[in-house]
Amino acid sequence: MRSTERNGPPVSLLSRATAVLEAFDDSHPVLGLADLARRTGLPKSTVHRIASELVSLRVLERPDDATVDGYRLGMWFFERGELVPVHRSLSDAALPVMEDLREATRQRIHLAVLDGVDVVYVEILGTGRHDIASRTGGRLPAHATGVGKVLLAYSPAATVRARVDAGLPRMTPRTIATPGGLTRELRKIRSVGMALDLEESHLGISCVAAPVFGADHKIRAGLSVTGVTGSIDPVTLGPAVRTAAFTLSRTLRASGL
Amino acid sequence: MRSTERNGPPVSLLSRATAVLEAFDDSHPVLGLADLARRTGLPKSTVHRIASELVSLRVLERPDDATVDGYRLGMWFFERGELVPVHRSLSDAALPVMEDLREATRQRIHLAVLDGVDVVYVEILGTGRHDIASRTGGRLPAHATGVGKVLLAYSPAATVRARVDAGLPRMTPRTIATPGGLTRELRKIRSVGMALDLEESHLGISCVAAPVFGADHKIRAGLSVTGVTGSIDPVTLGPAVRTAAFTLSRTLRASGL
DNA sequence: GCGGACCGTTCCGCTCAGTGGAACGCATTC
DNA sequence: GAATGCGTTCCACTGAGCGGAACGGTCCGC
Repeated sequence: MRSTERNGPPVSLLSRATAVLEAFDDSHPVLGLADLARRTGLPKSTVHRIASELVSLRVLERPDDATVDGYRLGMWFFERGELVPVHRSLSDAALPVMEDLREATRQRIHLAVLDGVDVVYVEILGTGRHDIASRTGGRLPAHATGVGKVLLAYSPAATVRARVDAGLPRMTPRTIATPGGLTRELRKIRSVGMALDLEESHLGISCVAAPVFGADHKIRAGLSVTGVTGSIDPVTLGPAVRTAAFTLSRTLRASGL
Repeated sequence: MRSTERNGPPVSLLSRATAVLEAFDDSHPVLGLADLARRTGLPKSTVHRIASELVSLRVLERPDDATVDGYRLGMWFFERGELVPVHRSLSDAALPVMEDLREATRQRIHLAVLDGVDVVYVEILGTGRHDIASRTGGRLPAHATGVGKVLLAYSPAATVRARVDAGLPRMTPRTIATPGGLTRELRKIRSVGMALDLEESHLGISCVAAPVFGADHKIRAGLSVTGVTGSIDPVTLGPAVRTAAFTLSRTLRASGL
């Protein structure tokens, strides 16, 4: 595979435009034309045309009045992003419960869903002092987080297999990195109805997570309480998280989600 | 203007794709093919092709396994939306301050920026009991909200004029609806350094707002405390909001935003 | 001051990606 | 069983998109 070529050679205009938009990420929020051309592997003039049109459509923005220019994702994106059903419907139902849980535990509360073999954080409460490196919209391998493990534990076997096939990258020395270990862990999670994550995703950070089910009784999300290892006591937090997750599941069932 | 035609006839593929994506809104989170064709004014087969490709690019999603199908905005959108600089950089800096303010006042905290002549909510804390109809990513005319007025008060005159030219729609009987009234209000806001909103955006809801400035000393955002009218006391809340806004401005200045 | 590197922008003839009317199969509804 | 509305597929036509090349600007180090 060439360095300039992505895995599939981008052909149609739409796929090229998408590639341009995907060039922006956490560590590259602002990109110049040349950067974009490099990162997408597209000719400069092509990128220029696409990016310019995206600006005129208000999808991308350019601080024309300012000094240093460069393209960036526009407000348009943020507004649409907030309308995404998995986020909105879930968050609307979850926020009250999450706030109660935050109040009761004074720790950081996470709500996440499964997307493919990864966990995506949909809502986070309590950005507080210590900076835990979780971000709304952030993505982590499912096997390495509390919410991820609880999501896998109640997902079809095919999903778990997909995660194993995609690899079990080690985030910390305590990350579960073997298929057998994962299977055993998931069985244990199902038997107790919650998951523990003792520094498996980040050193010094632990969490307790519980499953949230939708109206169809299928797993929909994972809810967790996260904090620095010393302050996370599974014995007291476990019941709190499980209760909140049950409440949320009931709310979802009541509104048919 | 025809009913099927938007103001500018959409021509290029990109603008058509954008039109398809913009067909989704707060009250239409899920749309079928025919709906999309109707709302965009494009031929059915064209929409089908575009939407299908957007699905294969993971921009749109379709619950293939479920019963009722229809297109919806995908997680892809949510993830990108969270990366939008105006949202991310501001939120990162603001959340700690907002949480303190929330803790101190026990009311709902809003952070909003100006986009054109509208206010867009970038971050909201405290979704609590009473449902105030504000939504992250939501958009309201600037003259009719506390944060909006404070943003206008410190914006260039051209911005205020643009708002007046776009009209001053009445949201409640107390909304400021005349250019003169607005000018007077903005002058008053500048003199006291904060804005009051007494049921101007929603009946029964009031708020106190203060300006947040960036490293360039230009207005960047508005910060507000909002609640049911009875529980909002400007005398006590005013200093709290202004203090928080000052703190946030200083944080932004320190990190050069 | 000058050559070179790198940036964003513009031009323009070639061609294939995108177009959309029409026809299809399938549920619902009357 | 005719009518309506849905999503899907087909295919001959054509202009929207393509991108190499050339241009003008700024910022270096020599």
